[in-house]
Amino acid sequence: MSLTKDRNFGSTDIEAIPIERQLAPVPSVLLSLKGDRAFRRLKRAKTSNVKHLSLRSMPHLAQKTYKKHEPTKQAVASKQSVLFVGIVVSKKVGNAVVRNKVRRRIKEGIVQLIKEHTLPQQALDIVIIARPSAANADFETLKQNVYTAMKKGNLL
RNA sequence: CGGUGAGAGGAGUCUGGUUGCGAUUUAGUAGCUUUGGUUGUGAGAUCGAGGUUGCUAGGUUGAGGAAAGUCCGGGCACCAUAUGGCAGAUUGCUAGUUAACGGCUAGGCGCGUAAGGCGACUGCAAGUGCAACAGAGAGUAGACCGCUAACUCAAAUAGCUUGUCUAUUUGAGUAGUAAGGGUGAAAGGGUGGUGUAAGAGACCACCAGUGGAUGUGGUGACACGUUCAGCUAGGUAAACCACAGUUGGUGCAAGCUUCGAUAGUGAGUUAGGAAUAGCCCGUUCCCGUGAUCUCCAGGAAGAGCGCUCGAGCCAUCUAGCGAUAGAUGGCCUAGAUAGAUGACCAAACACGACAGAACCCGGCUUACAUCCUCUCCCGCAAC
RNA sequence: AGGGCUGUAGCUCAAUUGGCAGAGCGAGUGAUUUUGAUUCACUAGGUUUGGGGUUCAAGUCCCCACAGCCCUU
Repeated sequence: MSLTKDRNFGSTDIEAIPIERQLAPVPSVLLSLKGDRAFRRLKRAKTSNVKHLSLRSMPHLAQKTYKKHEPTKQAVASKQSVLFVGIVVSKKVGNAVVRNKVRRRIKEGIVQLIKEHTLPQQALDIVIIARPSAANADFETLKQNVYTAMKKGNLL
């Protein structure tokens, strides 16, 4: 795991509640997924594969303390949509510059998707693993891939 | 003018906008909190200053020359004070430079057509060890071929003194020899002469090289001489080793502070404790198998500091061949913590290589599209 | 971030104090067999990860680089 570069966001997610019933949807919160244990837990999660990446997601397991504890704890407790996202880019993808670029593009894609869509009101852990081909993909393609993967995982 | 000649240095896509991220700062605002004043019997109210956490709006700022490899050297921190000695490690011409170095600068010495480049560049004339194969012999040298008017034996021929004779030649052996051949990466100075049976530093002259003494120049390495000695002392120390210099260990995940989840047949104390919407009563539960309370142990997960003002950068001047040092003036230029630079639009050109800070510096090494500047070398032509 | 180990034939591994780079499996050819397997014989296959240095001579000694793996947290 030391080879991987991870990046976590928490985002609010919206539960399987039908969208029509939601009153004013709270904007999702994006946080980073932390800790080796959390990543290992996601190993058995439901996986959806697309061309340049694969995505795994599970309902979030509430912790006792968080990095910026109070607001995060409240958000999780109040069933807002919170996404804990970890992006894994292994050394097979390229050198540090390439890996950084891939990670930032995936992050930007998620940020844009959260703005454009409404998510289930629930705390979710998500791990996105980039494939080597992602190094040569442009932003639009990557964003489309993220969208498809989330759709497959019923996250949108 | 030409050169895919030598070297040194510099630059390392740029510009504008929208949006997003880290840090910082200003203003406003909300919560928490510290503290002071006024007022009030009191609960409190009110005014002010600060801290902190968010939100909103704005400003400033945000990866490299190698950030890389982690090959050296330091700062800094802690530990079992580390002066000295041993072991280990490491370095090895001289002088200088520096916080320090195995770096750098200048010089000396040894090798390339030239610019220039390269060199672990102390000692094998202290000891121990090693050198396959080939070769006679590989380190106390050696005799295979060859050479030899010496010695022994044999044969042949000749002679006359007819002998256990002499001479010559040939062969075998003994002995001598290190000039020549041959082997090897390497065979114990070179050339010429004297000498000798043949030869040989055995002796002599010159040359090369070695050691001692000494003169001149230089801070020194060293250079150029004089003189004496001995005739030669082989290679390998990136073989053990000897000599000399340096060296305590661990590394910011160092370390300092704070807070404190779960687990305790730990210690002390004594008669209560908890719930029941405020108090009393009542009721229920726990408790001398010691509750409650205090202390101790324990350390999950966090927070702050270390964390960026530093052997710093820029300009000018001074000293120095130079590395570098000094003076004056100006500047503040990333500090994240699962880890901040992305997305979109427009414009330009040379159409963009290698590549991402993680405690901080000085070097080294490696990767690199393209462009620029300077010095020198070689060739051709003209003057 | 810090520290350590290993690179030899297609694969798995040897190589003493530096002295002709080897074995097993695999591959190819042939023999044996009616055919195949087994067995036997023979053959090919190497810039010893790359570059430089020391040495008469380097897989071995020294330096630099590259690749792979492991450990601490």
